Amino acid sequence: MPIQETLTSAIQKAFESSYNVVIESVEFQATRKDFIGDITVVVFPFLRVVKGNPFEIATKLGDYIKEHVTEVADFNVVKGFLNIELSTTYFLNQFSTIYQTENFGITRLKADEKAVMVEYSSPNTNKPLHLGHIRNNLLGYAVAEILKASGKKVYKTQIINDRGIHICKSMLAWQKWGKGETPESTGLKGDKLVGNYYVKFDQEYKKEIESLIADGVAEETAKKQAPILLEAQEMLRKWESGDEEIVDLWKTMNGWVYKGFDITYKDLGVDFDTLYYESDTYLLGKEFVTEGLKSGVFFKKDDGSVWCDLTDEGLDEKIVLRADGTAVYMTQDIGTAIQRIKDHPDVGGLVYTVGNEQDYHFKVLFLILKKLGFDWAKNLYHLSYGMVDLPSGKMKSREGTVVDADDLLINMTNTAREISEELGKLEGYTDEEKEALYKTIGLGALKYFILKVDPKKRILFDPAASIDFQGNTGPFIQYTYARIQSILRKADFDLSMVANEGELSLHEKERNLLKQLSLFPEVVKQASDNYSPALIANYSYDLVKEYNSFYQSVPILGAENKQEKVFRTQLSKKVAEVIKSAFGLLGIAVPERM
RNA sequence: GGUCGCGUAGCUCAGCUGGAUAGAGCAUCUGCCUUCUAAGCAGACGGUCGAAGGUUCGAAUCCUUCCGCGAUCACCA
Repeated sequence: MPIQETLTSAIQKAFESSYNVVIESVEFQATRKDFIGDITVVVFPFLRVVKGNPFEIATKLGDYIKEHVTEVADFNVVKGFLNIELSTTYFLNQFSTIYQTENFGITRLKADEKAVMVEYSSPNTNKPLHLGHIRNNLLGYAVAEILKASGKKVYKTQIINDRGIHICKSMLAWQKWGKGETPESTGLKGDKLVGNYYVKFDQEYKKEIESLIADGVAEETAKKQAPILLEAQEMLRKWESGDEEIVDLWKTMNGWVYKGFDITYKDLGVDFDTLYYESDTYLLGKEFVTEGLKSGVFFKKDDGSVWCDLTDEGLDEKIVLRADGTAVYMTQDIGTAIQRIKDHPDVGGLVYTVGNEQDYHFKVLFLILKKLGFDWAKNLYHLSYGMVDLPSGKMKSREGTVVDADDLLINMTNTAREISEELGKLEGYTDEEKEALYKTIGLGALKYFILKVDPKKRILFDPAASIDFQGNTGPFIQYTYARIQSILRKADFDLSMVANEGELSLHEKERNLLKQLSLFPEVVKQASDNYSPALIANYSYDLVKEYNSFYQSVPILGAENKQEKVFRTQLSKKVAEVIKSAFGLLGIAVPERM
């Protein structure tokens, strides 16, 4: 039984016998560092049912539980706070359980729970991935892993925005100025090549607008009537009508982009279980609009367009089908959601990892799906995150003011290499091993940097000020893992023996470390409930801080007796395991040496 | 203008389902490598938690108003 439950029932009994009142629940918190004790009961809430001085009540409670609960070694009272000290035996027993638990903190797949589908990435296929996509990918991947760790089956998916005017712009520019270039002929990654033509289109488009304005055309009109734009629109019409030449070009260029994306995803360490393409799904959803029209969820305006009235929800009216009967963004998303559940009948909920500029869209989408009566519609979550901005402002692909994903990954690895070579701790490693390590560290720094902050907040990324490798960073945590591995390599004794509790007293640092270690399962649960990788990141940091403090002040392999040596090594081993698990949830690898 | 989000140390962020003296890292300054990896540890410096009211025994946390920043309010996706 968890100690909280034991204490709760003891405190309830204490109130019954001393005051003859029934207490429903007891509020616990970890004892603050500046006070003596391990767990604290806040007495103030009891004042509602028991009149009296909080100090006296706390003292009375303390006397009672000290006498009746074996795990309680002592207590002290500060104002209305009852600080409880737990016994060494309690801690050692707790550790013994933790030590023997495989995958501590990770819940095995629960058969009775519905699966969740997590969507992330979902790029346009006309330009390379940038830092904004990296945030999206890392968040989506981490949340998927965290949900898995809480016992859910998870499908990772994305919707690839492979159609529309933006693709046609790249295609058109390539047709006009590409001279048959291919990734092979240029040596460029496919997404980079296509992205270049997207930029080229924009440049030409701007030139045409300027010359039109010079000819006396109004700016607004010029923007709409630039010949190159009209050509792109014509291309989109041809694509939609299935024009063979255009469709072939579209397939070829998208193919290049996918190959490029695959490389970036692999470098980033993210993956997907199933893919959806907008070109397949953009027509979905219309039949449900028809059905919703019948059931009264939607209504038709005079011009034939279909709308959903959300004014009773405090929102506006929202169009779900154009007057000409074609689909809009919303139609498509309604259809795609339904299709996903159809394709995966075990799925009972969807998570969308999409930037916060879509907050309104998803609010409306979820409401509409609820109104349409799908029972899974209550399990929809928009994992909304803030933009990654540069000191100069927003990243814009067209204007070339983006931090390219591939470049950034290379930079991170280079920085890791520089630091590592300067420290020179890697004798005996082959060049391949070293390169792999630099990548692990560089990626670790980047991923932790992004995942440790609350998704809702926008991130300001300054390319000139490089990402830290010291302090509250990924490499700091990886380093601690590597140090523990070093100890484990040197430990030449049997680790399976159980520490004999009678002869072991616990150092304060060991106690603190044990307390921190035991929190892991609860942290995973909270991270899962809140879709928050940041909780895992911050927990890892706290655990590692605690461990380093222990490491610095308590000898491990040099402990005085066998008991202590084994116990401390076991403790170190378990801390390393938890670091590895926690970082695994964040998609960050840990090195054996560094 | 309506709606949503954010505002905590010079900088980057924790804490926010109300609890004790608001915590870390970076930067600046002090110590600690003949002992298990110094990408570390120990310490110093640094705060009217955007502002003002309110609720409460107790507010960074909840409520109201205001200020600042961002997003959104398309028959674009």
